[in-house]
Amino acid sequence: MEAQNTFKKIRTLVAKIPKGKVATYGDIARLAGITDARVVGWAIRGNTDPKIPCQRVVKADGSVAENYGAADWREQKSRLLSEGVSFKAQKRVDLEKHRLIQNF
DNA sequence: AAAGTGACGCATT
DNA sequence: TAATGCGCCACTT
Repeated sequence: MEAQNTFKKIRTLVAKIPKGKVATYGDIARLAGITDARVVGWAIRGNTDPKIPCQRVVKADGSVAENYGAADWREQKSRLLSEGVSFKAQKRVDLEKHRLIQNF
């Protein structure tokens, strides 16, 4: 509860992801000032608020997190599709096409 | 300060 | 593409 600073940054960054775009845990972590991608997951997990578009956060290979709280990955898929994000597979989004950060 | 835990990342198989 | 194993780093207790 002390490290809210880091979590808050992460949540803020996630909330800044534009509609129709996705970002990887690693990228967000870097933007938050850390090097570990897992921390990003905890930050969202502890605050599964409707304002946090955690559906736009995917793994480095574009696959969605299976442990999307109580909802399934299908939930994210539906939301992402509604935003215009294409899927290459049932669990993978088109990272090359919708990745927020490509040049790194 | 040390150990335990983890919504990951990457290299191999 | 999928599955497995190892490693890294930050957070909690």
